[in-house]
Amino acid sequence: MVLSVLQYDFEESLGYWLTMTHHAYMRAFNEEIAPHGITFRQAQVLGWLALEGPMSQADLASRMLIEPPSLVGTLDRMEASGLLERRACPDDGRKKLVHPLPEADKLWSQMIASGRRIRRRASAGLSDRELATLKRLLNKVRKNVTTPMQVKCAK
Amino acid sequence: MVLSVLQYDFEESLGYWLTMTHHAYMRAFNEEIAPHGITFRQAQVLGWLALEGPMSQADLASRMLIEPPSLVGTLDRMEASGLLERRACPDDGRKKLVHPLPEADKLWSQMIASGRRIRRRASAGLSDRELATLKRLLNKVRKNVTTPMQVKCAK
DNA sequence: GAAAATTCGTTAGCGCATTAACGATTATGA
DNA sequence: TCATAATCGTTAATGCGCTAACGAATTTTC
Repeated sequence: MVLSVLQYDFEESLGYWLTMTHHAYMRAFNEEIAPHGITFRQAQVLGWLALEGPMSQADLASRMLIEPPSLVGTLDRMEASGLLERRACPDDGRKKLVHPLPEADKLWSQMIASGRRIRRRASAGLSDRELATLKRLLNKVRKNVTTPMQVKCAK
Repeated sequence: MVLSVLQYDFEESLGYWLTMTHHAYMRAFNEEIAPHGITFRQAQVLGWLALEGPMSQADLASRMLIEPPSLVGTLDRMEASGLLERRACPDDGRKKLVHPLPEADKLWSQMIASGRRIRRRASAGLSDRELATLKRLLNKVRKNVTTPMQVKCAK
């Protein structure tokens, strides 16, 4: 078959593999957590609050690698569901601090179990060494495509 | 530091690396193609049409790994921009065939150049062997998280 | 040959990503 | 000390992902 000048070898594209794998992973993860009635982004909010306690919306968005406006709706829905509440920061009038409510910790416990299940499923048949290699190569790619200004604190 | 029972080791999560890397890659890719005035999904449409010629919306969605309703808006906008047109299929009244217009091929040529640039940038410092390993490991993960019913023809 | 099942493309509703812009607040610099 | 710059959270507009449901057309089954 004569290659057209307009053809592009998707199969050999790093972006193609990344997108395909990420898409499949997200689908599986969403199926895993759907019974708990929350979304991927809500699970991430729960995780960061469990890990680091109350924090500002700007900090939370930064840790989640999304822009602050993207977080507004997610927090709105979580607040409506009784998972968290936003309180004015006593030290800085600009900030609101996101506080998990008791229900959040219960739900996050379940998310941890889900996260471990999907992780186990995703890495089935891969040795620790291969997982380490995958992590190293993915991090290399990530650093390659990240311009310095984009590096955000994600402690 | 005593680990809380609510803590989850994000750094050791395959999903975390995948999401971080994919997110960074998408950001870089969007920056790369933004000057051409089209989006990632539009670029994909152009690519598949260049590769395989006119096809139904259902086939196109399948190749792009998205649900057909997700494609409607993208095609609406591309049609409005004069990049393609939808024509009724002569053989099957249910189907519409998506036909690229001349402008589409011109734009796709530019996309190929962009795709190659971002691919080169993403894989800088990685040997062919490492790229092959990354592909193999990503595909293994993708297969692990894909239930059989989800396998779609993406020839 | 006709009824039932499936496919196709659409609309509606919802979740979530971006950028731009805005007002309120705080930090910085002269 | 005050003007300027930056930060915070929001709204608006836009792009795009999903599922559910619908009507039209085709395929399948009996």
